Amino acid sequence: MENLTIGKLARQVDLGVETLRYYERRGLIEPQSRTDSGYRLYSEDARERLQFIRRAQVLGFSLDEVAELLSLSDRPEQSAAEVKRLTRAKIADIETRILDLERMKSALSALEEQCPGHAGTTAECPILSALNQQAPEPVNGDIA
Amino acid sequence: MENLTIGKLARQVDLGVETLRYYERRGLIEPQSRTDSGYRLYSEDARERLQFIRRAQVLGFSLDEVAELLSLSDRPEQSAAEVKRLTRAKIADIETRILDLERMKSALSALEEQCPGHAGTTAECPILSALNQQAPEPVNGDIA
DNA sequence: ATAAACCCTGTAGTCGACTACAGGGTCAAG
DNA sequence: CTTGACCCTGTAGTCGACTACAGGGTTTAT
Repeated sequence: MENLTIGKLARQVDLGVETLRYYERRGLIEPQSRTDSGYRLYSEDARERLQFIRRAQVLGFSLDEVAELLSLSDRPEQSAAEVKRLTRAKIADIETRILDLERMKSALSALEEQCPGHAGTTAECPILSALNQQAPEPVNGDIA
Repeated sequence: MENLTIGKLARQVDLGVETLRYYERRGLIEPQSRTDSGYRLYSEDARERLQFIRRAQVLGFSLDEVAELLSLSDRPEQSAAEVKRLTRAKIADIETRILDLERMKSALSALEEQCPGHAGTTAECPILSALNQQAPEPVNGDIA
């Protein structure tokens, strides 16, 4: 159950061998050792680490952020404040993206409802008209 | 007010000259004509078209999709059904992305609330613990 | 007439997270 | 002792939407 070569590890965590080497370049994982011929050898811990990476990615963290989380995790004595800060920042980031998408969605939904579909031509389509019209941006008296 | 060179047009719509040439390569716009020396000359319509592009992008359409919308818009006799279909698909797409983000956000929020921050160490941080633990994925009896 | 500002084509770089070679060396099975 | 599966490094390609040159030619203002 030890001395995992990169291929075995990759199969176990369902990632490509190339991906593992890529993560290494990115500073996310390192093999425990190498054989004389240069083959990477991983310990069981590597599997945990890779699952950590995957879970963090699923939660929306970029690989750079995952690297940061991992390095914090590697120093168990340190304050959790930084982890909390990263998490808060990611939440804020996600909230912004949700709001943007909500805005797009409601704009599109409003247009979609008015579109005649098969019952009309593109010339009458309010979606295309909206895209052709000036967006009403009448705020600020535009002095200067 | 006519015979816009690429630079003038770019300034008017606040895009880079390179971007306009890029849009041309992507099949989104074409100059009305060229000078003998090969300079692109645009009509006023180009401005509308570029604003169309921008508005469609803001609504979440990719340049490929914008190209499709433009070509539909260029055939005013055709049924609006295709425009409606594209719009619906985009709405569905956005909804999926919102749901993904909502899921991330609630997972992160739950963890963030439990994190002690300055009051604790990374070893006690539930965010890192969660990333280190197996995700509870106990659905399906895993036969086969 | 000359310099600045503009235009052209064509190619390459950016970001993020991979993925795919090319051109080798190594190891286990038959 | 050879075949095939594995491993190595290093480089380049992918996607989308630009952005930035390099190495020219043209137009405009002085």
